[in-house]
Amino acid sequence: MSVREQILQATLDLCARRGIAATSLQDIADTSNCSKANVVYHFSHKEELIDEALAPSLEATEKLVSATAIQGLASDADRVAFAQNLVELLVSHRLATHIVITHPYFVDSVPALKKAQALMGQLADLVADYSSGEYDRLRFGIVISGVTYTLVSASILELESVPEDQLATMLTDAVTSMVMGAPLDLEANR
Amino acid sequence: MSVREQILQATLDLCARRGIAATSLQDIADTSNCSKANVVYHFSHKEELIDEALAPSLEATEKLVSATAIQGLASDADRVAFAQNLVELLVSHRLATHIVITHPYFVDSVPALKKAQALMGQLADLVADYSSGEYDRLRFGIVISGVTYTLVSASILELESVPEDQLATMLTDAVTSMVMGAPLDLEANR
DNA sequence: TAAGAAACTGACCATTTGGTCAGGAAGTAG
DNA sequence: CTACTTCCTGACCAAATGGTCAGTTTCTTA
Repeated sequence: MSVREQILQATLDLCARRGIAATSLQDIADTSNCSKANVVYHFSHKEELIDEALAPSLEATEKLVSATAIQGLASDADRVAFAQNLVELLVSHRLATHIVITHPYFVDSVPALKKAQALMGQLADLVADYSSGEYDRLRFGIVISGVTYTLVSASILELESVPEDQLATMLTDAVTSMVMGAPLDLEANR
Repeated sequence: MSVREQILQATLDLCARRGIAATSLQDIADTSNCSKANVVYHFSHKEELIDEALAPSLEATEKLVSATAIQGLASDADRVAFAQNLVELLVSHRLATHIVITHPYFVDSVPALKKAQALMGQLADLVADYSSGEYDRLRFGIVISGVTYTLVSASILELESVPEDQLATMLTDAVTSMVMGAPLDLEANR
């Protein structure tokens, strides 16, 4: 792994665990086994560093947004697929999504966070277009933020014991039941 | 309102809007129309200040925990009541809960945040005791964090248009449907 | 091998922050 | 009036942080 990649990974790890404000360039440098000056050499500002660290997650989210916009959410199959894709996105970019959701503040100073919020809004719009208005929109908001927060903060609810794939399955069930117009029979999915 | 109360209110407002790290004692002092030294006079450490600002919310949560422990969640009526009480708690202490949920980091430096997390865990335990294990626990985790986050970050999903009481009703519906063993017929509640 | 570009570093700096301190109002009791 | 406590302040400080800079090492390429 190149130093550049090490820096990005350290940024993702540390910012997700301690928060952006509590993660100093020195911390990132130490974790990446290089000097602070070198961090600044590769990414001239902290804000730019975070932008690049979050970029892959944003790209994946953009893909999901456009794919969903094209495919639509008219059929049950579409909706189930959407739920699976969403959870997979959240799982594979769990650190990035954790950073996004726990930093509603930094929106004005970190462009990537602003973009992330906009994408979340677009996803909500898509679901709302295929559902019954504000209430479904609200349910979507709850499940998106809830799933995300739960996923990465599982320790709070002492869910570490649950294996990751099983967690993903349960999350998919939950998202599915929320995205569907009528709730699924959750018992059937256990 | 006494200066002390002004300081606590400013702390709640600013920390919820900008985050704890981005809220300086000077900011709090300016908002409270007093000097920074006076803030430190009343609350000798920033950590203590935040502790006291979150105290009312923690007390209310403690009451809900013990009341639920005594009453139980065996009947549907108990569960619906629980959902209503929970949402009412979240609504009336929305700033505090927002601070708690967006600061998983500060747990080690701010005692009140640690306690808040412990209380959340206890609530989840209570629900889990009356439900079918990990899956219901997970659903509870999703809805708690999701409802909380949605409530205070409503702007992200552009829900400002929804009046507060209507929002509370919809949130109560959502929580109820998650807490119940089998999902409610949500259509009936609209 | 020489020369230029890229990667990297330690020393340094300005700014901000939480917190201290000595002392000044202001209320209160005798 | 006086003495005492409570409330409050400006000036100050040590520590940490983001970022600059001059210069060194390492890689590339001709």
